[in-house]
Amino acid sequence: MVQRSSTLKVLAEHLDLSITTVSRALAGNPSVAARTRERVTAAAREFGYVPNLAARQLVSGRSGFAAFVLPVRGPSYVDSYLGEFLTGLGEGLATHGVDLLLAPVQPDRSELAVLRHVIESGRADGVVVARIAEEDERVGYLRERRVPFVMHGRLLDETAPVSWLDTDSGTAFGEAFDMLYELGHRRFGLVSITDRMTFRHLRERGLRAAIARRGDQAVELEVVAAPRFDRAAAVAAIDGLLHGPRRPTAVIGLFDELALLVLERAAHAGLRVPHDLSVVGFDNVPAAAYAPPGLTTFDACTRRSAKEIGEMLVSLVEDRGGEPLRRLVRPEPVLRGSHGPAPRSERAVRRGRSKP
Amino acid sequence: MVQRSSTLKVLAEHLDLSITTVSRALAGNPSVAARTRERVTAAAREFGYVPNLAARQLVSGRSGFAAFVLPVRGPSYVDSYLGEFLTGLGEGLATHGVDLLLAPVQPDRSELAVLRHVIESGRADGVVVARIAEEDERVGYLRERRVPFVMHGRLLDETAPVSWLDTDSGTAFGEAFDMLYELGHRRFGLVSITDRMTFRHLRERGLRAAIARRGDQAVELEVVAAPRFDRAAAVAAIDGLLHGPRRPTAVIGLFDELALLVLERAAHAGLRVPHDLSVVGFDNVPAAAYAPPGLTTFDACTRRSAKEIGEMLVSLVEDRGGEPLRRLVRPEPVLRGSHGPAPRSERAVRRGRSKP
DNA sequence: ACACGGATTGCAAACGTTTGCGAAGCGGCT
DNA sequence: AGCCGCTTCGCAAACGTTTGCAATCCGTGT
Repeated sequence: MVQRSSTLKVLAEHLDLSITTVSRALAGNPSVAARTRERVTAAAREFGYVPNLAARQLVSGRSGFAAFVLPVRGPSYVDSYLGEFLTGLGEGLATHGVDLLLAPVQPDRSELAVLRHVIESGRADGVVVARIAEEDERVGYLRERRVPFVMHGRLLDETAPVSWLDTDSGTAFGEAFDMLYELGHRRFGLVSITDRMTFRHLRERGLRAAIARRGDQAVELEVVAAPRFDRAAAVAAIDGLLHGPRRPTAVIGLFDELALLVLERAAHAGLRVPHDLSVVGFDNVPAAAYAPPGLTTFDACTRRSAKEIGEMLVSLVEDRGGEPLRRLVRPEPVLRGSHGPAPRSERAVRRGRSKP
Repeated sequence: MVQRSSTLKVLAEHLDLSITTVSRALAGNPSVAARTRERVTAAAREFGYVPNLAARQLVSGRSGFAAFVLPVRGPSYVDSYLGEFLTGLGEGLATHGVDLLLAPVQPDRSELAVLRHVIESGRADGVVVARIAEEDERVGYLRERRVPFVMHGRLLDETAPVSWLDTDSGTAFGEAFDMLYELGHRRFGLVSITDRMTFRHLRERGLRAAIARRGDQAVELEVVAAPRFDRAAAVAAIDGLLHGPRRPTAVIGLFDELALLVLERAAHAGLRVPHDLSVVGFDNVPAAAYAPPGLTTFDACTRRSAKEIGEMLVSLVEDRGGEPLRRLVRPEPVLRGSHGPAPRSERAVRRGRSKP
C-alpha cells in the first residue's frame, strides 16, 4: 500500500491536543481558539496533512463522487461525445470539489447492475445518465431508490418529476426543415435509427411538427432507419433512399454520423452536394467541418451542457428533495456547404405538378 | 442522503449470527460451515446487501480506484483522444473490478496539486498519467511517493525505473520518411510544437534518424513549430513553410490536427494534394478520414493502448515493488490519399542538380 | 466567598468493515 | 474420565474521521 500520509492522530500528538480539537480547527469551527487554530493549520501544512476521505465518508455518509457509467461501445466510432461530455462534467463539478467516478461495465454485467453496485456500495452521491432510452431501467431504478440524478436527454413522459438537461433538437429539426423548405425543397428524407432512444422520437416529432405547421401537401417525407451502430445497415438504408423512385432533394441525418454517411453515399452515387442534394446533420462533430463541402449541422454544445449538468447535480445533492431541475438548451445552427437551393429541375417539376 | 442499503449488522441480527461470521461467509472464508454460508448468501441476496466500500477501504487501505487527472483543455479541439482513452482504460480495469476516478482540476489549482490530494487522501491506489512533458513534476511526485503509476508516453531518460506504454511514433515517423523518399521526395517539412512534450522529441528524433540512415545529402528538412493549442500560430508557421523559398514537397504533421491544418492551408494556397504536396499525419483522428483527399497517417491505437495501460496498472497495484513494466506498441500505417509521388518538376530539378 | 457564564478543550461513540485470537462444542482416542 | 484436535463461531480492536455532550478554566458580578 502507499505509505500513509499524516493523520489527525499524529497531528494531535505532535501538538499535544486532542484529535477532536485538531479536527475542529481544520474545519474552521469557531469554538476553537484563534491561536490554537493557527498552530494546527501550521502543523497541518508542515506535515502535508490531507484528510482520509474514506473515513470522512463513513461518518458523513457522503462520498463526494458523482458517478457516470461508461457506456460499452462498439469497436469504433466517429464521435468525440464522450470526451467532450466528461470534460464539461469535470468543469461543472470541479468548482464544488466533487470528483467523477467512472464505472466501467464488465462484459458479463448489465449497465443497471453496475449502477446498482455503485449506489448501494455508497460510492457515489449522485449520478448522471446519458443516452436515455424510451424505457430506461436505469432511470426507473434511480427514481425508486431516490438517488439524486440528472439525465442528459429527456423522458418521453414530460410530467415525470425528474431532472434533466436536453438540447432542443426537436426545434432544431424544425428549423432545418424550414430553412430547406424556403430553399425550395419539397421531397425530404430522414435517416434515423431503429433503437428506441428518446432523442430519435423527439427529433422526428420536431421535424413532423414543422412540416405540419407549413401545411403544404406537396411536402413528402421518407424515413429510413438502421440499428445505431450498424454501419452496413445504415449504408443500405441510405442507398435505398438515394436510389428510390422518389429520391429526396434534402436528407436530414438524425445525427452527424449518419449525415456524413449520406455525404459519402451521395458522392458514391455521383450526386453533387449541395447541387443535387442537400444534407443536414446534428451534433457538429469535428469531422463535419472536414467532410466536403462541409456539413451543415447544429452544434449540440455538449461540453457546455455537461458543465451545467454537473452544476445541476451538485445542487441536487446539496438540497435533497428539492424540485426537479430542467433545462432546454438551444442548439446553434452551423451553416456550412452541404445545403443549398433545391435542384432547378425538381423545382420545375414541382411547379409543373402543382398547376396541372 | 440516499437511504442506506443493508449492512452486515442487519444481516447478522436477522440470521442470529455475529457480524464476523456473516462477513467471513460472504468472503468465502472456508472456516465457516457450508450450511451457514448458504444461509448467509441467501439472506444477502434477499436483502440486496452490497458492502460499503468506504468502510472496507478504511480497514484494507485499498480504495479500488485508479485515478486519472482530467486535463484542462482549451475551448475546443478536434480530438477524440480523451473519449477513446477513457473507454479503453475502463475496459482494462473492468475485468479487475477497479473503478476509474476522474479528478477535474479547479481553475486555481495545478494538476500536481490535484494529484497530490487524490493520493494523500487515499482516494486512489494507482494513477495513469498522459501527455508526458520533458520535465514532468507529476512523474517526479509519483516516483518519490512510490505510488503505482503507468504513463501513456515515455520519459526522455530511458533508464528511469518507471512503467509506461508508448506508441512507437519515432519509428512511424521514420517509416513515413522512407515511404516518401521512395516516392521521390527530397525536400521535407515538419510541423511541430514548441511545447516541451516528450513525444515531440521522440518523433523528431525518429524522423532525423531515418534521414541520417539514408545518407543522402540531397535531403532537406525544415522544421516549424507553434504552441500546442494556438491555431493562429500554427497557421502562420504552416504558411511560412508553404510560401518559403524552398517549399517542401512533403510535409509531416507532428499529429493529425496539424496535418489537417496543412491540408487546409495547402488548399488555400492553391496547392493540390498529393499532386503538388504530400501530407502525412499521426494519430488517425476521425476527421482524417473525411478531409479530402483522405489524410495518410498512423493509427495511434489509443483505445487498445489504454486498455493495456489499465491492465498494467492493476498488476502494478497487486504486486507492489515489482519490476517496472514497459510496452511499445507499433502504430498501424493508414494509407489514404494525401501522399503520392514527388512532383515531376521537382524530380527533374533534383536530377539536374545532382548531376551538374 | 460563591455562583454563573462564556470560552475552550476533551471523552467517547459512531460510521461499516476486516481480522487476530480465543472459546465453545464435539467426537475419538488413550 | 481425561485429553486432544478439529470445526465452527464470536469478541473486540482497528482503520480515520466527525460530533454530542461533558469537563475545565477563567473572569466577573453579587
